[in-house]
Amino acid sequence: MSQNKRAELIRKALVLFYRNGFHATGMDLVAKETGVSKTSIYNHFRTKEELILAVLRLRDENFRNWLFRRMEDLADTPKEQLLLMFDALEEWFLEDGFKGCMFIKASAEFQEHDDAINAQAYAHKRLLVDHFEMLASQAGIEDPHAVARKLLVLKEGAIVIAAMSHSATSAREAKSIAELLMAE
Amino acid sequence: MSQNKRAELIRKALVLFYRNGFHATGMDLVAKETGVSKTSIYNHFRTKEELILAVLRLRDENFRNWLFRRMEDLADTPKEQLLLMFDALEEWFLEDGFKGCMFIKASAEFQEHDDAINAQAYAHKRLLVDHFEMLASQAGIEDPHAVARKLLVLKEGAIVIAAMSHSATSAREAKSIAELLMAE
DNA sequence: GTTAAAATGTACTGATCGGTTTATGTATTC
DNA sequence: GAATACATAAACCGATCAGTACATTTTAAC
Repeated sequence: MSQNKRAELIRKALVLFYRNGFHATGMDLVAKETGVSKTSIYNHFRTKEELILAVLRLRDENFRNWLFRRMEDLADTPKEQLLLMFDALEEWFLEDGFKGCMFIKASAEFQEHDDAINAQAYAHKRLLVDHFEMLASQAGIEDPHAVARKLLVLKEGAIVIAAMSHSATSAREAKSIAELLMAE
Repeated sequence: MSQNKRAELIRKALVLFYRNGFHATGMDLVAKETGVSKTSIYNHFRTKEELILAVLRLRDENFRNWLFRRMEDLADTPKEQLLLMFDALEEWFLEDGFKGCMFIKASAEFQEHDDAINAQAYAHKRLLVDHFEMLASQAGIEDPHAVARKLLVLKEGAIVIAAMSHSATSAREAKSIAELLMAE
């Protein structure tokens, strides 16, 4: 399987898992919808879990790229970037097909303590914190790590409420709290 | 089936669904673990979804009772109650068997727009907001509804991070933000 | 003690689960 | 054109899915 084909398989599987959930999406459906035979899929991924992990790797890359770039586009200073992250999130919430955070959902479905999927989901969140911390540091904020962790709490809360309520207002609420947080 | 037996069935099913997830918990396992025959279960619940909805109703009642009572025990004033909610949450995060919020997980697994399970999950969150709003109002806070919604964002964010990280520190982070929020 | 309701275990339905086997087809490479 | 590598469709594996049928046993009311 070429790199392109493999990437396309993962990309299409991502859409399926994101839309329907992990347990609820069978490998037969994945084969059917991606156009890649099940035999071939299992030739490149030993288990469904391995495919899911590959999907989460792609999602991590895509999402961080999108978010960080959108933050840069929206703001001029690091501090503004952190604030306007919530504007970017609001845009996301308003997108057709928004169904919450894929990592939260993955963690919700695979919650055993030592589960690789859960671990990878949390790794994504830590990468976000790292970036927030770097920006907070650049902004001259006193305790960058603490602020970064708090911004993560705000972001995750906003996403969960947006997904459950089918509304984007939680983005504004979180942003308003973040303003308070950054004004200290 | 007596009311007691029915309540016990729901109670035990709650434990299973909370621990293993909804899709991952089959009705055969529910029958086996609750000691109630599948025939009998389906005599009282038309579908698995109906059982899940009953479980969520119980969880809603239990969780709100526990949280609101714990908040009252910890604090003397409405404002303090809202703040010390995060201490109560921290206690919850540290409990053995803590696996995140059942409603977030339900919403993550049943995310179709018109899904009854998703709707019931969000209804639980709205009941929480109502209570927060009442307390905020009693505390003489300027915009009680806005503050209540923001506290919900903080609470959900803290829960999600606690579940993913297997750590309770997000409770303190959220509390520290809440202090800022309530000090305005 | 009889009757009727409600519970049970067991077996079954057709579908789907994750994953494998097999036999066939189709490129590329030499 | 033979060989190699990789793809395919389709059938298959045993297990499990949600839900049902059925014949039997328990429970409770009279």
